[in-house]
Amino acid sequence: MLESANILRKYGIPVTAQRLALLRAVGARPHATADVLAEAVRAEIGAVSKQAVYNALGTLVEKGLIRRIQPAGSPALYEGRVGDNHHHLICRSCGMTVDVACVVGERPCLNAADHSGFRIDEAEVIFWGTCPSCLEKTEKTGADQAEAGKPQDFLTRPTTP
Amino acid sequence: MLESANILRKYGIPVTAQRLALLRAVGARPHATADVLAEAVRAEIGAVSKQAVYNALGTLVEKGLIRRIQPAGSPALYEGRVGDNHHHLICRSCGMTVDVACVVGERPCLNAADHSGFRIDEAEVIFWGTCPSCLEKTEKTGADQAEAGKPQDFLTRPTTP
DNA sequence: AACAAAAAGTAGACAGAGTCCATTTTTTGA
DNA sequence: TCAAAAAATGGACTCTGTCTACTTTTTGTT
Ligand SMILES: [Mn+2]
Ligand SMILES: [Mn+2]
Ligand SMILES: [Zn+2]
Ligand SMILES: [Zn+2]
Repeated sequence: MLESANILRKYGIPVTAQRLALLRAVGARPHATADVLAEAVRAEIGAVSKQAVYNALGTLVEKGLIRRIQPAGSPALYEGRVGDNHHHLICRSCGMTVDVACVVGERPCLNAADHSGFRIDEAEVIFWGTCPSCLEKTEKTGADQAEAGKPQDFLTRPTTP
Repeated sequence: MLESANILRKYGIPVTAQRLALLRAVGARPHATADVLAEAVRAEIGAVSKQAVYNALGTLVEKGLIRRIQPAGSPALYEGRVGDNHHHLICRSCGMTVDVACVVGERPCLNAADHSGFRIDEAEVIFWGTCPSCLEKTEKTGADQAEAGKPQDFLTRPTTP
């Protein structure tokens, strides 16, 4: 009895090899890109099309089984930790992304001072900064932050501390 | 004595027709895309290359003269209101973007509960929801929000209320 | 005013991330 | 087991944005 298969059935999502592998991949590496996840799936079941990955990620996000975050300058990241409305802290220089508990409470800043008549459904908070290891590097080499923080650094992003 | 020209000089940025027009364009339409701004500049001085626009926006952002925000699923938006660390409230369905004063204070959630050793330099907050006019539309037509919130709606995004 | 050096602008090729679409394969549920 | 519904495939395509070689404009100094 495959655990993930039952989860999918419970949500009325047809069970396919691709989706099962993807679900496991997301669980195993929080904050990974679609591309990285596709590779992980391939390692497990041999092959997947790019489209299958995007479709599956899309429906899983829709159904609330996984979460998508889209930080500026980075492709979208996916994670299995849902429902707790946590936030993210991202290193400008290497892209490392870590979870941050919400400061305010269960559903954080959901009450914007003046909501202008909008019906707000999400308060997305991203903290930007420099991670410990990049801080160290900067101090040692004397490289300035601008240099260390070049966008292409995101390409070889680590996932989790 | 052109106002904007002096601003540029003060920041040590060489004064060009393109940058002057761009600066005015950004001032005139908060939360516009590079593309929209390029059109505005063309209307004023006849022509600009795409690259000049991206370069100019880049240096203006670097020098802190303007601000860039990059909401998920949307091209980058630019605005002249800087230094007050305000946040944004974006309609999922039509992309309308409005400013929101910071709830907490001067520099808001800058203190994440557990900062994991990062040196945090910015707390970016985006509130997502449905704007008044889209709410109305949804209620009238009975169209569900998923329908109303299709991504392509962003292409013809309004800028400000 | 004239001139050289530095900085910007131009046009067009190119890249990354994601979407569209016609067709084939798999899953579902009767 | 079978038909209908849903997914997967793969390849073209779109949208933002970047790179590059080259030309034009600014600047700041004679
Ligand atoms: Mn997370
Ligand atoms: Mn704003
Ligand atoms: Zn780092
Ligand atoms: Zn709206």
